[in-house]
Amino acid sequence: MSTEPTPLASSDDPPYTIEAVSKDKERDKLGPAEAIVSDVIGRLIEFWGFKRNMGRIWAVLYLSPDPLSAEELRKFLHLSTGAVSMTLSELLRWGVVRKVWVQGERKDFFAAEVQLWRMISRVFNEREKAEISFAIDAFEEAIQHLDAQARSGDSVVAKRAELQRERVKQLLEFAKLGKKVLDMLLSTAKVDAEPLARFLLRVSRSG
Amino acid sequence: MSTEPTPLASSDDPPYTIEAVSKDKERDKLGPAEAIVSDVIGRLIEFWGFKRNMGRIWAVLYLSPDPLSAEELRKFLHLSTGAVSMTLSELLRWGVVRKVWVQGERKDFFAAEVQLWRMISRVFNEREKAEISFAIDAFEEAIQHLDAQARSGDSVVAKRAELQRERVKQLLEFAKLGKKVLDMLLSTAKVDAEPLARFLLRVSRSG
DNA sequence: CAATAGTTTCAGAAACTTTTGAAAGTTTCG
DNA sequence: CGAAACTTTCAAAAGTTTCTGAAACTATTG
Repeated sequence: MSTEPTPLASSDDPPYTIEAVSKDKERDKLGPAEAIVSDVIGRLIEFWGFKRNMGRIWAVLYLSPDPLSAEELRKFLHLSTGAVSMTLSELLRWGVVRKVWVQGERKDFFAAEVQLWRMISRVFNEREKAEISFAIDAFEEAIQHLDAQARSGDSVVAKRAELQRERVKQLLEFAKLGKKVLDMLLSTAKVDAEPLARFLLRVSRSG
Repeated sequence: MSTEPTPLASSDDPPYTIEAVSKDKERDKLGPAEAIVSDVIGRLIEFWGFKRNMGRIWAVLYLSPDPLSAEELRKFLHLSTGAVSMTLSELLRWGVVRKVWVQGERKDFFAAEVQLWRMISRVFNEREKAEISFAIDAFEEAIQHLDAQARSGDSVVAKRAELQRERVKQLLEFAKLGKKVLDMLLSTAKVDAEPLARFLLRVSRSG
């Protein structure tokens, strides 16, 4: 599988030996907790429609006390240089990872955005909102067509169009509702540092 | 692309001619509105991590005044028999499409679940909750590991473990919050017919 | 400015997902 | 029961996404 040097730790044996990590920078394996978390975040993120490696890289950075270089990420996660580079630039584009300048170092270092809510709201804003707006426009267009059909001379056609119009309206209402929720969450998020929590607590008290 | 009989309508020309659909059962093309809606639902659903054809089939059924047979769906959407069969059984498993017995007909007919909220809450319940519960368990496991490390003799290891513990805790809190919201939405949904709407309207008034 | 360090790109490979359609399996009916 | 109608299955094909690694590129340093 890999021809890396002797492991310092694997998820089976006790976490670390004292001497094994005394020089922290020599590590080339994730600890068990890091492995678990990067795996689960990878899955979650994949489920969410992103690449698994985006989640894994983000998670490793999120758990790192210091910014990491592309090379370190490559070692930790057994990825190719290309994959690390491409994935990092995607993460940078999404604004969930930042480049960090490290004194006296030539290479770039990367750190995770640690404000979870900020991160998620950014994704919601760009991705979900676009998708939902597109759907809303499409439903409205469909309703136009159905209105035309409803005026058709053929009563079979007209009748079907009327029923369909009702159903598409339902979809439209639903989509608009969804958009409203998103907007609401997003605007709350902008004002406040940990807004989701407060928002939800308030809601769940009243529900 | 296909060797089907002459089209009755395409999305360019005026919806339907009177005679073209006088025998409604002869239709083998979707009308423009149906085409738009099934396309957009297909995309939305794909974005959501399901197969595009699940969305398309559901949408066609949703817009159909009467239940449709597998064969009709095949014709409308230009799919193979196999694809229709497999996709329908998936939709049945998700409970978003039902088999309908039609008097005097030998074949099976299918109808869409029209309660949008009911549908979505079912999916949330099965899929999202499983995913989030898995994540929660994993984060808890990671915290165990980090606790062990924090007790390590090596102060470098212990210090890192403490920081990581904090961060994983954040993730855990976040995931728990998410689970709470889901539970809340789902329990609301069970009681009430159009609960999301009410729920959200209440929230958006107070927000 | 040449050598070195580091990063990005991209064509092909690998992995994964979805679809096809023919064959096997069921059910219904005379 | 046997034929016809209909449905499901499944191996192979097609399609899609992601990853690799070498080459091209850029920036830094002696």
